[in-house]
Amino acid sequence: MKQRATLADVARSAGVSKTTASLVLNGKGEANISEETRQRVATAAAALHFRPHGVARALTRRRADVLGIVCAIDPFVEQVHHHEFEHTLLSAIFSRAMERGYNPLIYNYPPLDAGPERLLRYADGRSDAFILIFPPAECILLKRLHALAIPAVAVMSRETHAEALWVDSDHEAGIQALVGHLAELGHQKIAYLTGPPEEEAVAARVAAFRKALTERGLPVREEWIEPYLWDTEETHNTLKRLLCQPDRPTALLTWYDFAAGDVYLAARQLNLRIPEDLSVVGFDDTHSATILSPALTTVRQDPEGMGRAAVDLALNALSWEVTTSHARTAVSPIQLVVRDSTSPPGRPAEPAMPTSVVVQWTARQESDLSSGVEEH
Amino acid sequence: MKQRATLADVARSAGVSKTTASLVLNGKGEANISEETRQRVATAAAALHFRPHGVARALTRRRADVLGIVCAIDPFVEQVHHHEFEHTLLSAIFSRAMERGYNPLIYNYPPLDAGPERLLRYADGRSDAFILIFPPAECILLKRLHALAIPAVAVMSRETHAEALWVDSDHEAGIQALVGHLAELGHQKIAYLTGPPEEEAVAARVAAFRKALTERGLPVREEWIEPYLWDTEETHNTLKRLLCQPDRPTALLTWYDFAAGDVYLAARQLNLRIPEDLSVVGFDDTHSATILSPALTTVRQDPEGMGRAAVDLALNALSWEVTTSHARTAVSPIQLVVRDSTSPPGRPAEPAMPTSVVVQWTARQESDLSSGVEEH
DNA sequence: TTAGGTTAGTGAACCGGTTTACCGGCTCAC
DNA sequence: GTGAGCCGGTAAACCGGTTCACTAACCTAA
Repeated sequence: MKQRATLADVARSAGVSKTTASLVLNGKGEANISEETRQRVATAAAALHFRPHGVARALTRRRADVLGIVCAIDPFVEQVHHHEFEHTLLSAIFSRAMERGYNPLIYNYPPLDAGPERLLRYADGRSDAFILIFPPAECILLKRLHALAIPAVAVMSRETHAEALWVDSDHEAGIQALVGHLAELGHQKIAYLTGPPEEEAVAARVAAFRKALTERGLPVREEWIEPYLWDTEETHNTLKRLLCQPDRPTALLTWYDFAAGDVYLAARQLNLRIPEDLSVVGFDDTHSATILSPALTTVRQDPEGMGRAAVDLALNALSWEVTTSHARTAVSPIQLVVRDSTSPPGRPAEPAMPTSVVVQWTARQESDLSSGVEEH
Repeated sequence: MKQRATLADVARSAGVSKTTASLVLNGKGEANISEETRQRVATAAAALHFRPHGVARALTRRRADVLGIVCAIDPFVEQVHHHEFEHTLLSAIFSRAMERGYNPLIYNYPPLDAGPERLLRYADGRSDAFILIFPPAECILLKRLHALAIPAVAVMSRETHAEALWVDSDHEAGIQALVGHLAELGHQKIAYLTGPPEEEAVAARVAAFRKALTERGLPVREEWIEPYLWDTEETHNTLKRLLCQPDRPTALLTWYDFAAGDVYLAARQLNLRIPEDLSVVGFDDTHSATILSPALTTVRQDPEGMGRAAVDLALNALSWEVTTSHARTAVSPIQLVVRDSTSPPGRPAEPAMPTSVVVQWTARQESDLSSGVEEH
C-alpha cells in the first residue's frame, strides 16, 4: 500500500475519463452511463483501494462535512467533576453529528482580546457550521461568524437578534418547579445560592426566582440571594452568614448539584440536619445528586436533547432548510426530581421512596424542533 | 462581508502575482521580495480581510493540521459518570493538540464488522495522524492505519510490534503499590474485584496482582479474583459470595473507584465496617474516591500526562522526529493515595489525616518522552 | 565587452477531485 | 432527407492555494 490511488488512476485503469469515474463513484448520472462501464469503474476502484480524498472533495464541493464545536477546554481539564453537564452535552453533540454524517472538529474559544485575523481563522473553510457551547456574553466569535453568514448555534445562551440560532434550558420552568415544590411543602423562607456572576444563565434564573416567590406571595429578601463562588472561603462565609442567623431560611436553592455538596458540608458543621432543619435542592440532576446523602432533590436538564437539537439546527441551517417555517431556537424542557433532601420545614422526610419521583414539569415550547423536545 | 477574498484577489489588488502574494503572506522568500512590495501585499490582504482557505491549503501542502481522535462516543453518552478518566484524557488531548497548533477531529470507532472501504474513510486526508483511545484488542483500524503509513497512537493499550506507538499506564506499578500498602498493614487475605473481561488492561493487572502476592509469599486464591460487571445482579452476587464466607478476605482491590462505591453499598448491607472489617482500595483517584465515606485509598493515574504524551508521539511521528533516538511508547507513572478506607485488619483507621497522603511510587520508565513523565 | 551573479518577481503546473458544456452517433418522426 | 432528441461519454475549467522553473533588469568582475 504505497501511494494513495487517485481518481485519475481509477479512470485510467478503467479506460474512461475522470468525469465518468467521478459520476459512477458518486452514483450520479444514472441515465448517462452504461451498466457495463459502471461495473468497470467500480471494479477498478476496488482493485486500487480507491477512496476519494476528503480535502480535495471539500475544496470543490465547497463543504467539508465537518461541524465545528467551540468550547472552553481549559476548565475541563482542571475540574472535570464540576463539568458533568458539559461533558454530557458534548458527547451528545458528537454522537448526533456523526449520526448525520458530520465529523466534529474541536476549537477553543478565542482569547477575549483576539484581533479580527485570529477570529477569521475559524472561518477557513474547514468547518461548515459551528456550535458554540456556553458562549460568553457578547461573544465576538459569534458575531463574526454571523457576519460571514456561517451558521452558528449557541448552546446554553440566548441571543436577542432575530436570526440567531440557539438552544437553551428552560431556566424559568426549572426554578418554578423547585420553588413550587418547596412552597407546597410549606416553606416560606427560601434562599438562593445562585451562580457566579460571569455565568450567563444567572440573570435568567434569579429573575425567575424573584418572580416565583412573588407569584406565591412570598417575600423576596435580596440578602438571601448570593453567588456560589466554587469551594472558596468566600462561599463558606456566605453559607455561614446565611444559616447562622436566628431568622434563617428553611430552604435553599443552589446553583447546581455540585454546589449542594458544599452546602451539605456546611450544614453538617453547623449541626443542621437535612432536610429537617434545612431543605436543599440542586440543579442538573448529575451523578452528585444520587450519591449525596440524603439524596438530592433537583431538577433535571436534558443535555442529550439539547445537544441533538443544536446539531440539527446547525445542519438544517446549512441545507437551507431554515426558512420561516423552521425553528431557529429551542428551549429544552426540565423535570423535577424529588428525592430525600426536601421535607416540610421542621419535619423529617417522608419514608424513603422506592425510587426517585420524577415530575414532568410542563415547559414552554417555543420550538417545533423535534429533537429538542422529544422523549425523556 | 459578502464573498471570501481569495489569494488572487489580494494579488490583483496589490498589483503583484499570486506567487508573490503567497510568499509574502507566508513569510517566505525573504530575500527575493522588496520591503515595499511586502507592504503593499500586506495592506491589500488586510483591507480585503483575506484569510487563506484552510482546505485549499491542506490540499497543496498535503497536510491538514488536524489530529484525528478515535474514541467510543456512544458509551460516553450513556454513563458519563463512569467515565471520568476517559473524559480527562480526552480533554488533555484536545488541549495539547491545540497548544501545538492542531485541531482535534473526532471519530467514532468503526463497527467491528466494518469492511475495508469503511476503514479507508479514516484515511481520507482530513487528519494527518490519529490517536485511538482504548482501542479494542486486535484493532483493525489501527492495523489499517499502520498499513497506510499514517501515524496512529494507541492510548491505554500496548501493541507488540516494533513500530507501534502507544501510551499506557503502569498497571504493574499500580497494583504493586496497592498490594504493597495492604501487605504492610498486615493483610494476608486479599481479593481482587477485577475488570470486565473485554477491557484490555485486565490481563495486565491480574498478572501483576498474582505476581505481587507471590512475591510477598501470600497465597493466590483464584476464586478471589472475580470480574466487576457494572452494577448488575451478578456483581452483587459475587460480592455476597466473596464477603459472606467465614474465611473471607480482609482486603479488596477493585477495578476502579466507581466499582468501590458498589462495594461500599454491599458492605453496608452485610454489616461490614470499612476499614475495620474490610479494607477497600480503588484505582484512578477520580472524584468518587473523595466523596465516598470513608474516603477511598486508591492509586492515581495521570490521564493529563498520558494525553499530552499521546499527542506528542503522534505529532513527532508526523514531523519525522521519530527516529531510533525518539520514544515510540510511554508508560505513565502511578501514585498511591492513602485515605481512610484501609487499615490493619480488625482495627479502625488511624485518626483522620490532615489531607490525603500521596506516595510517589517509582514507576518503570520505558520512555524518554518528557510529557509522559514530567511533573505531577 | 561579456560571462556570471544577484535582485525582484512571474507564469504555469499542480494538488485531487467536481462540474459545465459539448460532442459524435444513432434513432425516430415528419 | 433532415431536424430533434437521446445515449454514452469526454475535455477542460475550476476550487484556492503552493511551488518549480524561469526571466528581465541591473550589477560586477575579468
